Amino acid sequence: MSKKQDILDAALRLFTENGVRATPTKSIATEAETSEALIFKHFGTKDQLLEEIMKKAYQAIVRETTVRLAGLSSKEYIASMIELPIILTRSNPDFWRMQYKIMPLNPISSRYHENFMRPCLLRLTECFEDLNYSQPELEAELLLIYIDGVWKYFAANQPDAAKEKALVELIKQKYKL
Amino acid sequence: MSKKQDILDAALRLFTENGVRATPTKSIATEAETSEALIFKHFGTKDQLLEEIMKKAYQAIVRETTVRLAGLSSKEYIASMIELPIILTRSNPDFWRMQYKIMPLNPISSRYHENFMRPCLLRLTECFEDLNYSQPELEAELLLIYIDGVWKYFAANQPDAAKEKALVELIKQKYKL
DNA sequence: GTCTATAATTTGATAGAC
DNA sequence: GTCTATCAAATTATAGAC
Repeated sequence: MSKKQDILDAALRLFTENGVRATPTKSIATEAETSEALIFKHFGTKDQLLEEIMKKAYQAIVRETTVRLAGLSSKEYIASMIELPIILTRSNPDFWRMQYKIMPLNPISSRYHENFMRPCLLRLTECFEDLNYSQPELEAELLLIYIDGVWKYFAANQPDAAKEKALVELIKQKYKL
Repeated sequence: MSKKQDILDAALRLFTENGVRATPTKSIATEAETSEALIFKHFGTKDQLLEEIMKKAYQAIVRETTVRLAGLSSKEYIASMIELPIILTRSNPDFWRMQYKIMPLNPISSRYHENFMRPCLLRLTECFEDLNYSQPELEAELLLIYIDGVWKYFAANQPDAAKEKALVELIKQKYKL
């Protein structure tokens, strides 16, 4: 099982550097110190290799977040969503660095992210309704745009913990949390 | 000059669909109804073709923004920066759709954008200092993260004018503008 | 599970004519 | 300025042996 994992790790590193399309399977094989053929034996195609990376990562993400976001009040849910980028990028920085680089152009990557995010928009709308915001749907959409922006910033720039915390507190402040 | 422009237009369309790397020069030639050789005669390489697209677009952007952002008070400057995504994506929606898709992975694309954005961070910091915010540098950074997020949202989703306006007003409201 | 060798395409780029 | 023809390299994927 070691070689299979080596390939997954190497692919993550190289996809992050150059994107999926610009990473030859030959490079992945060299980086993983294995043969190119083994990649295809294990995963079928390069896209299925990416699919495998996504599946494993989002399984872990769902595992982490369902506990964290369950049974919260409206204010607590909003606060937890604002904290999400910090929680998830710390838990798997390498994956998120790749994810935010390839998402805009890669349908597999963006599909996984949208499936994860969809329920959050609905729940956030309810929260803002509950708190009597005048345009709850728009507020929910805007907050998700913000969260996405911060997420991308954390993933790309990997600021130190103090700065991450300071930014997140500043956002919460704007929502009086 | 018509064929040269046809190539630039075709490249913009195809780079937006699939990214630069995944767009063969052959496809650009077909889409532009010309020969592949002409692309190389006019632009040298595929990257230089992209460089030309960027140069022209950012020249127009600088032309538009220098007038709009000159001689403003701190409050006015912040408000104008918040309006920037709406102004620029409306003025050239196709370019921005491409730009926000390819930026994370394309060094040419991201270089042009960073060069344009760098001065804004400095100026925004001064504005927040002037308005006695307690963490002006962090506020400036956060606002730019927000602006980038909204910009990307407008570029990718192209919402109608009413929704764009409503979102921008909501942001201004959070900065009491 | 893993490798070597190789097939089959695709792709960026050039030569040379008009 | 523009085209046809073409090359050399890169790239995905497979066959077959150990």
